[in-house]
Amino acid sequence: MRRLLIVNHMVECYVRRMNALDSTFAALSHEARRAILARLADGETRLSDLAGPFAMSQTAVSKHVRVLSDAGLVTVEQRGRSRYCRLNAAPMKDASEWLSDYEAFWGQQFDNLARYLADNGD
Amino acid sequence: MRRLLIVNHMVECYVRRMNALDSTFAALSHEARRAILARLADGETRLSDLAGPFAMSQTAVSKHVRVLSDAGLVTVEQRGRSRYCRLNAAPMKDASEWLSDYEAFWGQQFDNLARYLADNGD
DNA sequence: TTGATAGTGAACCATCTGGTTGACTAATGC
DNA sequence: GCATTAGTCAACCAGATGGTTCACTATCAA
Repeated sequence: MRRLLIVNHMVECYVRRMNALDSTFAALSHEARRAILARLADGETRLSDLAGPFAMSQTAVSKHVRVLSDAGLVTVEQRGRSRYCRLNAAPMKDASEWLSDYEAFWGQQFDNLARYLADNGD
Repeated sequence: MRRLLIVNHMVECYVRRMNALDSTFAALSHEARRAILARLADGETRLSDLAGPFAMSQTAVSKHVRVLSDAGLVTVEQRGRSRYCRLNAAPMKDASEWLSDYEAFWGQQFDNLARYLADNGD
């Protein structure tokens, strides 16, 4: 049993890592999903409790959780009739490291406009 | 002329900021667009030179650049018959700051599996 | 002037996304 | 046993995405 769980987990990780950054960034690109992650940062939460604050059906929230789960950002565990969702921030680390490669360019945010104006202004 | 450019820039920024993180993360969620950004980190590049290494039409690359441009990650400037693309990493800073809120959780990547196995294993 | 180059726009296509509703399964509590 | 609660699944929908091809405009160079 334990071995099967580990193998399943490894297979899922392998498939996901093929384009892990794709699915991580895609999962983060929706306001509702970022809100779900923020909520889970406070601790494990049942799916139905997650759905509460949102103006959408529980089915829709369930789909969002599925997207987060496929991206490895959330783990879901069935206990009784409830599904408990837990934050798994590991994929965020890779995303953050990818972004940090561009840190040197963050200070230049107005350079492009300034240069364009210098060339074309008035 | 200068004033018009600045107003246009402000309007574009305002509209974009409405869901800036959405469009930033969405723009970053495609391998080809991340490759384009990596290329632009080496300096300004013509659109046709960007298209070279990709196994897709120039039209498709043009569409990717449009997505990056709409997200404010790239500025495009027409000079002669060429379009010069330049990296604008400013939106990445916001994305990175959002991610850094979860930095405290990055160390827990195997906790969930371990806990699950402890509860259900064998 | 003529031809090559850079790039967009329009039309089309398949697939994905984000949402709905309604029927269904499974666990819980009385 | 029976009603309630938690949640998924299937079907459906509108719109976005990612790609193509073809026609077109505009610039450059001989």
